[in-house]
Amino acid sequence: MSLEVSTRLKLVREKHALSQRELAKRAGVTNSTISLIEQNRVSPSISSLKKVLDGVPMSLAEFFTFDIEEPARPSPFFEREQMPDIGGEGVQLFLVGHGVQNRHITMLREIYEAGADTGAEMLSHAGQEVGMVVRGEIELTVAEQSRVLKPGEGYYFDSTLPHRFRNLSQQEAEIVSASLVSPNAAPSF
Amino acid sequence: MSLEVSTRLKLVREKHALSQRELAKRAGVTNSTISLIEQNRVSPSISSLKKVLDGVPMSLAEFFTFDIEEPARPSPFFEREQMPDIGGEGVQLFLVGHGVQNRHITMLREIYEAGADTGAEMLSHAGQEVGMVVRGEIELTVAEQSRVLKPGEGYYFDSTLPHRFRNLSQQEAEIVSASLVSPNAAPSF
DNA sequence: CGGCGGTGTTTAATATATTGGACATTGCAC
DNA sequence: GTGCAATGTCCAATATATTAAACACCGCCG
Repeated sequence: MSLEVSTRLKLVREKHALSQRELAKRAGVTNSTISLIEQNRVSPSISSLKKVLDGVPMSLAEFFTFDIEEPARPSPFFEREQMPDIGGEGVQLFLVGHGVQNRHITMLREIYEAGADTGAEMLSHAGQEVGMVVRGEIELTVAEQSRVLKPGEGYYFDSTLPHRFRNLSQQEAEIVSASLVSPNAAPSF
Repeated sequence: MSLEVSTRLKLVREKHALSQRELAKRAGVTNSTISLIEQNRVSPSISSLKKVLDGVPMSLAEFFTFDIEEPARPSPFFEREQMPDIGGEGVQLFLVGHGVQNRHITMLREIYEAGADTGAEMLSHAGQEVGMVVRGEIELTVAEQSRVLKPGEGYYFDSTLPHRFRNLSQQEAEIVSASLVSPNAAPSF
C-alpha cells in the first residue's frame, strides 16, 4: 500500500467535492466516522469502509488501486479554433473534443435561462460528456477546475467527475451538449 | 466487489497451502481471527486485514483486485520431447519451458540425496523457476498440483506459488534448475 | 484401543471501531 | 455587528472486532 487509507479517503472525498457530513449521509454512517478515519485515528472495518465508498461511489478495488498522482489530466477545455465544423442538415453541429482519446460521443442542444444552473449538487454519472456554448455564457465546473465559457468555446470530460453548469449572466445561454447512454458502445465513426 | 472478503481470504490462504494457524502465526494474529473472517462472521478492520495479508504476502490492492477464476493456469509440466537441446560447452543444457509467455530464466544444477527435500515448508519467493530432472526421480509440488518427475521431464512455474522438491527414491537425483534474481530484467534472447 | 499433533470452530474477556451529540470555527446574509 | 448554516473535531456510550483458551474432530502411530 503506497498510501494510507486516511489519505486515500480524503483525496477521494475532496475530488468529488463532498463534505464529511455529506459523504456520511450518502454512505449511511456518521460524520465522526469519516473524520476519525481521515485523521488515521481508527482503522475502519471493511464493512464500514465499503459503506463509505458506496456513497462516492467507488469499489474497494478502485480505492486501493487508484494512482496517487493524477496523470496530469488533459485540459477539458477547447478553444474555438480547435473545433472543426462538421455541420449536419437541420441543425448546425460541431465536433468538439477533437483528438481526445477513446472518444465516442455526439452532441445535443440545450438552452439555459438567465441565472439557471444544473442544481446545487454536482453531477456525476457514467459515460463521457461533451459540449459547446452557442449563445450567452456558461460557467462550467469539472472537479477542481472551473471556467466561464463564451460562445464558441467547449469542453470534454469524463462524466464520473463531479460537474455543474451555471448561467451567471443576465441573458439566455445556449449550448450543444451530449452524454453517452451506453458507454461501452462502439464508436460510430 | 464481486466476491466476499471471507471467500477471497480463504482462496488466497488455500492457494498458498497455509493452515489458519500457520497464516495466523506469520501474520501476527490469532487463528480465531482468520476463522471468523473466513466464516464472514466479522468484518475485519483494514489494519488487521493488512496484517493477515502481509503474512501471505499480498497487498490490499491485489487482494481486492485478483480474479476469481484462475485463468486455467497452463500446466507447469513439460514432456521430454518438448525440450530442444541447446547444449553448451562443459555442461549439457536444455531449454525448458519453451513457449512459456514472458520467460527470461536460465538454468543451474542441483543434486538431491536419497530422501532429501527442500524442507517441510513450501517455498515461495519472487521470480520464476524452471528446471529438469537429469538423474533419479524428484517429486515436485506446485500449489495444488503434484507430480513425480523422471529424467528428461521438467517444470516451469511462478516462484510465488508455494512449491517443494522431494526425492522419494533410494537413489541420488540430479536436476538442473534456476530462479531469476531480478524478475524485471529484460530477456537476453 | 489410547495418545498425539494437526485441522477448523466456538465462547467469554478485552480491545477497538462506531455512534450520537456536543464543541469551536468559518463564511455568508442581514 | 448578530444570526445562521455550514465546516471539521472531540468525547462518552455503544457496537463490533480481536484475543486467549477451550472444544470437537480427524488421521496416524504405538
